[in-house]
Amino acid sequence: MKSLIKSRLGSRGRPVESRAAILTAAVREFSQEGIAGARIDSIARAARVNKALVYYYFQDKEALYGAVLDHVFSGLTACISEALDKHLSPRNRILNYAGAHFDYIAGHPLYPRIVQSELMRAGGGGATQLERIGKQYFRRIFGQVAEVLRQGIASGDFRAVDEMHFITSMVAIITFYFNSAPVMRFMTGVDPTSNEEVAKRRAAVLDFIAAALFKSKRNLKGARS
Amino acid sequence: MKSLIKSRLGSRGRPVESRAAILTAAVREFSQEGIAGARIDSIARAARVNKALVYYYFQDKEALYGAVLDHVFSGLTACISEALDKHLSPRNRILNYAGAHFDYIAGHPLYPRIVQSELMRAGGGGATQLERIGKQYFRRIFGQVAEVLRQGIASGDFRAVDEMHFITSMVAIITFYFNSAPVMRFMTGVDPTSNEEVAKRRAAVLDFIAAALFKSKRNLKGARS
DNA sequence: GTAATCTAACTAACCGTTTAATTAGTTATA
DNA sequence: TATAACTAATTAAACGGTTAGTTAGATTAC
Repeated sequence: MKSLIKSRLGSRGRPVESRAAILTAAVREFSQEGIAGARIDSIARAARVNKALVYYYFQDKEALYGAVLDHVFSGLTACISEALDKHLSPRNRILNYAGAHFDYIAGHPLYPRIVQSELMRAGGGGATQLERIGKQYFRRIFGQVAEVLRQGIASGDFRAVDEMHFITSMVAIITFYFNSAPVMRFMTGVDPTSNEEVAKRRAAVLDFIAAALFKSKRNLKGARS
Repeated sequence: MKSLIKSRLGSRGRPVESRAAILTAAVREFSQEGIAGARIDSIARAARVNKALVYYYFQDKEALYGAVLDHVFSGLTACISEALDKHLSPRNRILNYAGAHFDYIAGHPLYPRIVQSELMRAGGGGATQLERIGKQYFRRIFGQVAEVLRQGIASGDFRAVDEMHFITSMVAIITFYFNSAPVMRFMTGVDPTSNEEVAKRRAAVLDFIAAALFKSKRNLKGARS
């Protein structure tokens, strides 16, 4: 009887899509506003759904945030893991990893802010989901990258860097650009998220890592994605 | 008549110290909770002052946050500027800058979280103080560091890096460790903010930068602070 | 006495969460 | 096969706690 748009009241509608819409909206909201700044009302509105439905599918705000974290990190680690699994020389595996990590973030500009939010939340000592995330997602990848570093160092390809700190620095270089994009926008005048600028940044990141890690500076071509 | 602790009601008390106490408490609160999570009540309580006094000295939450940003960034840039003004070789000036930046953050563990918060706020498109901060503090230092890079490249001491991207990467390496400290704490088991670990990180940062920038790898001693 | 400093109490809005109702499919039953 | 009973999806409305911001007045230095 009614139009398709209006007749959703009480209808069983599209449950799977409703849930997905809520999650997508939550990713955007948490990413833009942070956890304390995110508004359930706003998420519901963006998902074109009643606020109570958010609570129907997700226990509370914290649980919804947890679901968002899982969504973000599972995608990220899946992508990186795939890049790491190819068996290449240590050099190319490192560049491959860095490139994949960079590309994933570049393709999902909302994610780095969520990661930063969660990193920062842990500092306050309050209840955090970070421990779960770390165990579930980080540990494995961290171990894999560290192993590649060890191989490269043993074979004499790499400088004898501290694995822990080197990985930290790589992640920093890969990530930071996207968080600080707003500052650059008005300090340089150009849009740092344009394809062209992102490509430049990608080259700079791989160059930086290669220069800092590889012993012989020949053949610094950088891995293609 | 009353004890010193209790007799602050209505008294003219210590206005300068009251204001300073509010600012200090605000730095801590904004750093731990972020801007949306920060509570004026909590700040007032920590400063041992009535909430209305916060509004007496600072217009509103946003203005208080602005004062916090000024406090943080003026200290940071003063410290870095001093390190940059010494006239040394390009190599030592870069290492000097990086060391000073690192040391300042290490000595003020609450600051990096505030910086990150502000960086992230800008992404949402909402009203931001970042533009003011950038003009007032960043531009000058950015220009100085870029100039040193240009000198080093011209003299053949440095690789021909893109200044903009290289500075971004340096800041990333210097900063990131402190934001991600919580993750490391439980992934490694050791406290990353201990003097010993911070010193290790400092060495790793300077080594990373030197390796990525300097052409000849001789004399990589690193600048003392 | 008057201007600067400070407080207790208040309010208006907001926001996370709950409740109860409503509708659309599904299954059981006559 | 029609329909009654049941379940899942969804909403409108309200509740209760919290919080940014206000007001009116108290106290004291000058």
